[in-house]
Amino acid sequence: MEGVFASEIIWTTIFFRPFLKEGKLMERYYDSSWQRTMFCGQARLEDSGREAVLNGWLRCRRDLGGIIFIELWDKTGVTQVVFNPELNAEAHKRASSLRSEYVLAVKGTIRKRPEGTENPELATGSVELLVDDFIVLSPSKLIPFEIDNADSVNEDLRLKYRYLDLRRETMQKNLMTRHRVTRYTRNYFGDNGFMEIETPMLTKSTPEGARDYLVPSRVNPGKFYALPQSPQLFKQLLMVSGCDRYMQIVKCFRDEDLRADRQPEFTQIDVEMSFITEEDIMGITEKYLAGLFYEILGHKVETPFVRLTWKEAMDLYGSDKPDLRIPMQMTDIAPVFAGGENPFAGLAVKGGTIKGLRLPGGASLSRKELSDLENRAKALGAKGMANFLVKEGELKGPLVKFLDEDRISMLRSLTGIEDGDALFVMADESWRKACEILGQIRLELGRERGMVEESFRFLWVTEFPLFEWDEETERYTAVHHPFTAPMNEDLEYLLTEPGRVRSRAYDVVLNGNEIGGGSIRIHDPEMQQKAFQALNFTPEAAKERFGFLLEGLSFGTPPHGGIALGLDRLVMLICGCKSIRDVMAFPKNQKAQCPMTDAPSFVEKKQLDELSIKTVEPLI
RNA sequence: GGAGCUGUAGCUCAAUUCGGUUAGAGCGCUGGCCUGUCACGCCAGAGGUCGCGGGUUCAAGUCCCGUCAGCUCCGCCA
Repeated sequence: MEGVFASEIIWTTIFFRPFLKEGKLMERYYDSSWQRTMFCGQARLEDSGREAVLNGWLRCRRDLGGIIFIELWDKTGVTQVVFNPELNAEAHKRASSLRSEYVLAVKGTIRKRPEGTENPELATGSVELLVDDFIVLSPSKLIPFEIDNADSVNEDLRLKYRYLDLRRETMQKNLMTRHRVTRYTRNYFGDNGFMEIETPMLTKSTPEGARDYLVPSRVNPGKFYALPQSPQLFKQLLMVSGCDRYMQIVKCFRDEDLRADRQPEFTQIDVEMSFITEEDIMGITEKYLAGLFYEILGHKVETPFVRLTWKEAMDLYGSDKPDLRIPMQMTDIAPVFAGGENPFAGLAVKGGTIKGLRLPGGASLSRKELSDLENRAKALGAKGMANFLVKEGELKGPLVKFLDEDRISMLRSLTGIEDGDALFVMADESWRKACEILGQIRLELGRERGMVEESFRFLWVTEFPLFEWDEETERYTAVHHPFTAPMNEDLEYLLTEPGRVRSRAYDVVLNGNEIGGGSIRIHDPEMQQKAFQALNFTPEAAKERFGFLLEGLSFGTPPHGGIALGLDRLVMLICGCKSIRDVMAFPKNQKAQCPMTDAPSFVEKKQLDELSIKTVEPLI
């Protein structure tokens, strides 16, 4: 790839010809004399009269024929640069061939702009750089999209030319915010006695949980490392080591389908502490988040955060990560239907779930809007969704005819429906299903009808179930992870009724986003064995997969626990972005590909041979 | 694996219910004019496989079927 390209010759000709003297190329390369003496966003009125050198990108060109203005950009801002033919005919002549995104070094004098030509929109708008001389450090091809307002540009294109996308002001700001967040984070935890310790990226595959990214080992043919889904086991073992307080800003890898808030590699603020209870972790996390939001946004967060048990969150909001910015809550209205003659009577008696969601002002919904809503509920798995409308004080809806006065007034007092409201009714044998579907409707209604208030609403969700029955594998799986401690109150059910056991896990939720989660861990190897037993691991399987942890726990383990915060989601919310891709420098698209590098890609057979790997299809 | 939205010039988008002349605009680009602009202005110009394939029709950017790509969501994500 070395050699002189035609284009280089052309550029040399265009830009260096004026400096050919006696047939010899003058030395116009970038040396210290061309290094910037100030940034492009820096010049102020008090700098006028100063000699200055600016380095940056040509962002905007205004060629008035006689006089040429350009804006020179770097990450700090822009300065207007003036080429005046009366003062420097040679530079003015060369400047007419400058184009967008050329990289320039410009020498001249900072001067006050002539009266009446100041630009108050610009931080540097009271001054400009009058050019003495300049060199083109690098020309630019025609750019594939405009950098100034690329917000609406096709994201695929943005990702392909990510380095151009990142030249945009909003992306620069996002990267800077992310940097400020990580810096604040390191300082905060450092100041509170936490030590940042790196853990391996090449580690052992743990089939529990998400799919692993595997890395073949050349020197151990047929064997694979896995990239860590999180440093979970290492940080626990660091507690065994006596490190006491650990934190790490660390990449994690999960090979699952992507979403706006999920990337195959993402960053966690990973935290673990010894000799603590839930209260310590929650307290230190709240203090961290409140301090962070104040530091970055100047926003005061109220502490302590609201706390809901998982059951309460599901009952009231139909979600384990409720968005408290939407004021609507769900109500249990089964008693209204129990014991009467109505379509839900049987369900109510059997202990099924009947939930109501009051929509203030919802009585004005059209028949079509109501049926669209019901169809959306059906698409989510509901059998149907009934409604009541309160019009002119009177209750209307398909179920009204089944309810007598007493039951109607019970419905009113339970749900608080008033004139002009709608009440949506979700009934199902499964409590969880009824809650989740109506909770989803709550979210959609809240967003569509502008009921989401502008604020940051933090909360803790606690007392998650420890295990969850998995129909597919016909066994219990860990809701959080298999090292989470059960609540002491529920210990007796660990082996008899695993589904009933609550865990000492907690999630921190912000505006409907799970931004972190953690737990108190099991620090007793016997208890850990029991947990594996409940998960239907044979002792051999447990030893094979997690033997090193069990052994570690057996050498004197402090009670410990921790939390992992999703840095990408946190920064996304702080920046007001809709996707974590907008706060990552080089993210993947929904197919986990990078349009810029074209990863993942095929590799040469030689590479595979060295790794003792055969692909099923002849891929190359 | 499933559902939805989108795909027209380099970029962002139009193209009228229920198909009808040569597919338009703004920005960008090229050339010309222009000495105080800052979304500079004015004039001229280049630029299109309407994602791709098939079908219906006298006629398809528009209707139908299939397919590809991007995004959003469900499943999945200890």
